Amino acid sequence: MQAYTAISGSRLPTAAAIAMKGAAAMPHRSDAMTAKPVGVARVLGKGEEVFAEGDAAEFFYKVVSGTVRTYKLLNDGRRQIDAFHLAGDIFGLETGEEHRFSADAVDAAKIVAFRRRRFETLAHDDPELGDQVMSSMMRSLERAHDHMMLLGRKTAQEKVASFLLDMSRRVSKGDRFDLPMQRTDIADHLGLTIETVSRTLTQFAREGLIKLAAASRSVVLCDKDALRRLNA
Amino acid sequence: MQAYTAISGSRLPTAAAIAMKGAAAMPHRSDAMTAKPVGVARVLGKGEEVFAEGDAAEFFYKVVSGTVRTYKLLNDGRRQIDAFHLAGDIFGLETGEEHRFSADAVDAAKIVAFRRRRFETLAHDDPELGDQVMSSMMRSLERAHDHMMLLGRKTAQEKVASFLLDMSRRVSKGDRFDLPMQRTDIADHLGLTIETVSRTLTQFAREGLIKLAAASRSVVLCDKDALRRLNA
DNA sequence: CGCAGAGTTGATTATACTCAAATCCAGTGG
DNA sequence: CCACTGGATTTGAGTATAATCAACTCTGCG
Repeated sequence: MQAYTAISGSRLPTAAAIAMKGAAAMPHRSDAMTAKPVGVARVLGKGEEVFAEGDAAEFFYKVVSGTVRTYKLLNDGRRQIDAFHLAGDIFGLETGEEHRFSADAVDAAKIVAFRRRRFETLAHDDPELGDQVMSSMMRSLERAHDHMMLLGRKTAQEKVASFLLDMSRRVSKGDRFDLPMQRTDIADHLGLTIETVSRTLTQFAREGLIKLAAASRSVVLCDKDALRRLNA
Repeated sequence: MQAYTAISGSRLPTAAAIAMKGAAAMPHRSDAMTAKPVGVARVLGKGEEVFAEGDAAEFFYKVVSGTVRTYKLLNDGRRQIDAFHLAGDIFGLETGEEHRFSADAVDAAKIVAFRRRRFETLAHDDPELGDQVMSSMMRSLERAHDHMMLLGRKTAQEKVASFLLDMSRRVSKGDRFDLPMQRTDIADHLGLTIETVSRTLTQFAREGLIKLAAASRSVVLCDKDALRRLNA
């Protein structure tokens, strides 16, 4: 609710450039949302802010290395992390005039900023980045929607299983990987508490579905099928 | 997911629907939408399906009257309704090649289908519809994100309060309105059970925040401020 | 009327939360 | 090299919120 009220009444973010069909079909009018390689890399320390909710969305970003989280806060501090962005991911792309999330570094990270501009210009100047931007937006939507299902209707076990499989797919080629974020972040992403996340992971480990090690950041998925079954 | 209709329930809201939030930024010549029926109006019976998850996204739709819900199902039947679409709202617009949701009518409804095509073509042929489409997508994203916060971090009371305020803003001019959907739908939208929805509404009524009547579909918000406070 | 679907209410339970303490670990400095 | 520290994580005990199971009421409709 907060967000609607925040914007309501003032201006409607002008035309945003979202294609209805693939990268070829692109918007159009005025200052839309995308891109131009500004290309200075920026190094972020752990926890360093990239932008805050409500900031003018002048740039969007691509993760070079490390991990960035985007999130919203409730006035009493409750946090919902909508996504973790890993190397290669684009984040901070808005259809409106301001950022609807805050973003900061989960760990030491490196990002590149792009000045936002009309998508067609971007697509023309740098077709490859244009494609990346498009598919990034599509994935973002898709993920947001799947995540609603997870948050609204899945159990703690299912949430954690989903999360592990997702991270595995994204960060590892095999079944072993390191989680870049801590329990608090996982909890705020899955709509759980850190204790529940921890207990669930421990339980998975006891049951032989996973192995944990090294400050519990390192994970091995031993029984992906069982996890997938849990994933509902 | 949908544009918010500031208009009361049933009549075709024309441009006002979309313009509500940013009339200034939205140039509209009067009902371009109706003037250009790119599609055929379709009348839906209660519960009638518009499309299912995975269907080719050949069309997108605009609600003329009534209410449509879009949702995802888990294999065991758990459902997450991502949004309710009221008169004037656009739904079923995808960035990919297929629908990521199912959509069906909550009550008797009337919709118009539009053939999906390149955005630039649409924007050229029918600028107003193009604007509506754009702003629909932006709101869709915005709502999805806010809804994640609700699902992941809000209590039952906060969820229901959010929902009531949101519906009120969308379907009524004053503080009185009828809910087009039943408890099951509300529950599946908010990530609750029908019993919890019912109890929470009853509790609000007992505390004088709202009044319920007529098979509990009719709602009067008596104390919006209290609801807003609950809304976190 | 009487029926069926929707909604409410009640009793009980379970899942996940809260509060609290113990343990683990990386980094630091003696 | 190792004890110390503080943050992160795990574990434990008790609890609360919302779920579940079940009965009951209401409403609209044939």
